[in-house]
Amino acid sequence: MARKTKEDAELTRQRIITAAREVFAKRGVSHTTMEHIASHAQVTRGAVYWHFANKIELFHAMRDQAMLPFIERINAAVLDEQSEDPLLMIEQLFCNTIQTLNEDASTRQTYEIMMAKCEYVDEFNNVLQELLINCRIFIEKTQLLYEKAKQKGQINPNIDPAVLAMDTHLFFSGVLHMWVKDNTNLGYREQTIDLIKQHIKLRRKSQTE
Amino acid sequence: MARKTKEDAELTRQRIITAAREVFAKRGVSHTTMEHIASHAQVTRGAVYWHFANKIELFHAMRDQAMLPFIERINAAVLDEQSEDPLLMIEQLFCNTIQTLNEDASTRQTYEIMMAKCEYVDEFNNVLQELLINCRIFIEKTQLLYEKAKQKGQINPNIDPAVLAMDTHLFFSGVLHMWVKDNTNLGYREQTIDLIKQHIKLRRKSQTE
DNA sequence: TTTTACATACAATCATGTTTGTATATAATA
DNA sequence: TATTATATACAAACATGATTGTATGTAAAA
Repeated sequence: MARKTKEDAELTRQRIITAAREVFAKRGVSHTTMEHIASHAQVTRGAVYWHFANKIELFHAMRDQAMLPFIERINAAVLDEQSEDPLLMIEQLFCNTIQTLNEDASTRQTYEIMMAKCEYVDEFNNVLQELLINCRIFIEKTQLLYEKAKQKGQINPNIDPAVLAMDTHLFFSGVLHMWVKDNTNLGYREQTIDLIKQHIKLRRKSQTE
Repeated sequence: MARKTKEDAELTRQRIITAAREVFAKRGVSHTTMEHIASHAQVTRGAVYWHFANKIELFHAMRDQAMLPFIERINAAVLDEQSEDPLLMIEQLFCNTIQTLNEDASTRQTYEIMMAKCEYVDEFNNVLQELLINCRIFIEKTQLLYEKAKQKGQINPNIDPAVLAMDTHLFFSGVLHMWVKDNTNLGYREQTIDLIKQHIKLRRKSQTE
């Protein structure tokens, strides 16, 4: 065995990340060893340790690949100034997320790992705190959209957009947890899109008249 | 060291469960060894293995102590026939749960472990499925309360109680996750009770008129 | 020629499950 | 009631992997 070209090295790096994700999803982060990851990526531990100092670095690499696109989507949704229907924007943001989870196995796995197959202690505690910060940002963006909706008369003017944003965020947090954890039993995933639409519908002013 | 009386044995058994919870909360379930638990309970691994075959049995014992009282509370709330205000029943059920978390450190720890310090793979996957079943039951009970509320004219008659129940459950699921995970940063826990009340308020018919 | 991108080998620790030992509580019996 | 037998509630020792991090080797890319 010999030295690879830079492009090849990048490929093996990516193979290792993919392997890590797949093994994490199967055995959980804690019970996954570097050897598991290496053999699943068809390399030796030497290769893994060459690219990543330890398991956490690998975890971060995996997380970023799934999370960064999601964050960009949120920003895009908020910045869409010419939208006539902010409530629909929120709805579509959620629906798109669920659709991504449905279509993209790697994103699905990463969410599964982060929500049910990872223990947030010691170094991983930081990951949780970073997630909470993202939640804050997400809530603020949602609030902006609700304020737009209020200006456009889409919602009851007596209700504080901040409250709506919080309520919606907690709802969607619950949705994601349900969706991800219901991987064997049937039922939840099929109705998720409908639940999101109903949630938004509950806010629309026309609904209450 | 010698044989203890039955009462003493039961005490050490309980001490081991408590120790397990505390170590789980500190190090996460996976990184907790039987030796950690034993020494923290001031016994040897021999004692731990005498009372529990392995870590999962210990985990189950810990979980049951926190979960069974909660399930009983739900049933009590639904069965309260003479209540004039079903919406208030839902609100109080949630508020009481949060209050318990605030007051009882052991319940708090158990929730923390189950939501952020445990990997649901292999044998632990069953735990997750059992949790989902409890969710189903909880949703059904909530729906019953919303149907009562509908009969009493507390909510908009055009809205399906099943939808409301689902939406509320997902909201509260999000609330619990937020509450439990926000253990360092301030902010979320203080406003939780208010968020719950706002959530219920959004449903009240008087609110939409 | 010097890095790079790995593979291989090594050392040390850690955790688990089991086994064995033992003092005593608790019946059973006389 | 006193004695005996047995099951109980552990402690201590053992044997056996499993993982980790590092150190070293190496062939080809740069």
